[in-house]
Formats: sequence, C-alpha cells, structure tokens
Amino acid sequence: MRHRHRSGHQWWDGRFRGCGYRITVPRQVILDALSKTNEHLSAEDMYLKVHKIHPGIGLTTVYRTLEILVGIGLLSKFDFGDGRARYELAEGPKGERHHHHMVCTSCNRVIDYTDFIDEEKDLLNKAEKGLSKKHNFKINGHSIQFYGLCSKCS
Amino acid sequence: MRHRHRSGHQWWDGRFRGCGYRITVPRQVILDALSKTNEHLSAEDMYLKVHKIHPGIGLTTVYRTLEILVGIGLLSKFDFGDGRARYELAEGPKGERHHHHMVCTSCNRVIDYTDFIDEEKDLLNKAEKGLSKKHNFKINGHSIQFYGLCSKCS
DNA sequence: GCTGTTAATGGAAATCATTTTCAATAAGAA
DNA sequence: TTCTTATTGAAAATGATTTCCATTAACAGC
Ligand SMILES: [Mn+2]
Ligand SMILES: [Mn+2]
Ligand SMILES: [Zn+2]
Ligand SMILES: [Zn+2]
Repeated sequence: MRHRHRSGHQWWDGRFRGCGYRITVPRQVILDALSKTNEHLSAEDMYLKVHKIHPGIGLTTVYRTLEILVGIGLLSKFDFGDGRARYELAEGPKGERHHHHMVCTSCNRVIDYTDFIDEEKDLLNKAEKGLSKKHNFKINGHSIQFYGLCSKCS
Repeated sequence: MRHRHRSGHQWWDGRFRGCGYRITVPRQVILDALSKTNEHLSAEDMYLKVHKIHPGIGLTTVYRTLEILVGIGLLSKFDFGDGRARYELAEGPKGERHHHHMVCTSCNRVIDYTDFIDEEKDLLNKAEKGLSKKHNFKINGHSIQFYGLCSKCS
C-alpha cells in the first residue's frame, strides 16, 4: 500500500522520459517530495526530508536531480540571498503556478503571492516587447521579488 | 598630480564618516574604482582592478569594504546567477541611478535599462501598498530582472 | 524473464566564493 | 607626537556545490 504512487505513471513521466532520462527511485522520491510541499526547499532540506524514508539517497544525487529538473523546466531555482539555492515546482499536474515572492530580510521567510499578477503580466509583456526591440535582447524569463519585513518581524 | 582626487573630500566622505567609519587608503581606492566604471563587478574583479595600482590591498579588504558600502546603501549587491556576488554604485554624486537589469543566460552579460521605469514604478507602488496591506509585509525594496539572450548570443 | 549496455548512483575528495582569525599597522582624537 | 582602537592582509576555515570513480540499476532487445 505504501509507495503505491510509485507503481503507475506520473504526470511528469512523459516529459522526463522524453528528455532521455531514466526513471529511477531517487528521482521518483525527490519529485514526490517536491509535489507534496509548497515550501522553498534547499538541496539540503530536500536531502534531509528524503533521507528519513530513504536513507540510501545521497546528497550528490539530490543536487544532480534538482539540476536536471531545472533544466527541463519542471523546477524553478531561486536565490533569496541566504547563501543557498532554493527550489520549487514550476509546474504541477494542473499546470502553471506562476507567482512571485516577498522575502523577509530578517527571518528569511518567503511568501508567495499572486496579487497584481495580471497587471504585472501586462507590464512585463510590454517591457519584453520594447526591450527586445530596443536592445535586441531575446527575453525568456524574468524574476521579481520584494524584500522587507514579514508580519512577525516588523 | 596623480591621485589628486584623494587629497580633498569626496562626495561620499560625509556619509562614510557619519556612520563611524575611518577613511582609509583601500576604501578610497575602491570607491574611486567603483565611481569610474559602469560594469557590474565581482569582488575579485574589483580586487584585480585595484591590484594593478595598489598591489598591497588584499582581497579580504575588498570583501569587507564592499560589505560596508552595501550596508550604508552606497552600493547595490546582486546575484545574476553566475555564482558570485556583483556590485554597482547605488548612488552617485548626482543622485540615484535607479534601473533594472537584463541578464544574458549564455554569456552572462548584464545590461542596464531604464525603459518602462515609470510604468514599473506605478505598478511597484501599487503592489507595495496592496501587498503590505494584504499580507502585512513591510516592503523596503525590490528586484526585477529579465533573463534571455543578448544580441551577440541570439 | 534474462542479458548487455550504459546511464545513474553515492561516498570521498576537490572546488571555489566568502568568512574568520589574529598579529601588525595606521587613522584620527587629544 | 602619542595613544587608542579600527583596519588591514595573509593564512586558515567554512560551507555550498561539483567532480571523480568504482559500483549499481534501468531498460532496450532478445
Ligand atoms: Mn514560490
Ligand atoms: Mn546595473
Ligand atoms: Zn520575518
Ligand atoms: Zn550574451
């Protein structure tokens, strides 16, 4: 009964195989863990989480897997200024999860928000067009974040 | 004649002394170098640049000075994803230099732009107000950057 | 289901940016 | 000039991420 979720195919199976990657136990476990959290985990966070159930999985493999997932666009990688990279599912079974972040400069808490996303999209589209024309720069993505103090720290 | 610029007071003198810091040769040299470039230098870039004229100045001091300058708001510190922090004068003798960045994911070139800054400001103000109300988050700053391919790489 | 090829794994060692330590030096108040 | 103490620079330490490499496991083809 346990681990039943690992028998059949997963929503990311196709994408994964399509890129020529093998589906291995560590990769399934890591993807599972990512699917079940909405935190912004670091590689080590991930390792510790996974390690409780699967002590065999090494930190190196976690790093490698995260890098692959970023590479095929399933994961987003962030730097929130605390000296380690943090990751978050870019796309779930239901589709995109586009949002931006507020980072507390005191306790490092990261808060997702989707407010103003529509207005942002307008501006970003406009900017992307204008900038790619004016500076001849082909824009593929963007990153926006606010820094400040969260409710508990202010 | 050379180094005359270091005799008198500089535009940053007051701010610097006001924070209780001593004005030392390494600090003057580093600030001078920063004033004369519009690149986005890393600590090591800075060290190498300064080292040509002042071989005595150590990398440690460069790191320390940059950190102080960020602390008092004279410098902005960025992470453009190439594994090292990069710095740029936040404020010149003439005042603010607010702008955002486009980062080439192929050659790591960083391009400043000020286009759409006004529209951005409107959106950011609106967002800051809305978010601080809704999420009870006190916003002090933001970071926006576009990623893509520069003219030479696309 | 077995087999062979080869990608994937994990522990140890290496890397690399940044920080810490500490004895020597220099800024600036008096 | 003198005295106090912040600042400096070399070397060592740190900590996240990568690289090495011998072993293991996916899975395509039988
Ligand atoms: Mn998020
Ligand atoms: Mn800039
Ligand atoms: Zn906080
Ligand atoms: Zn480029």
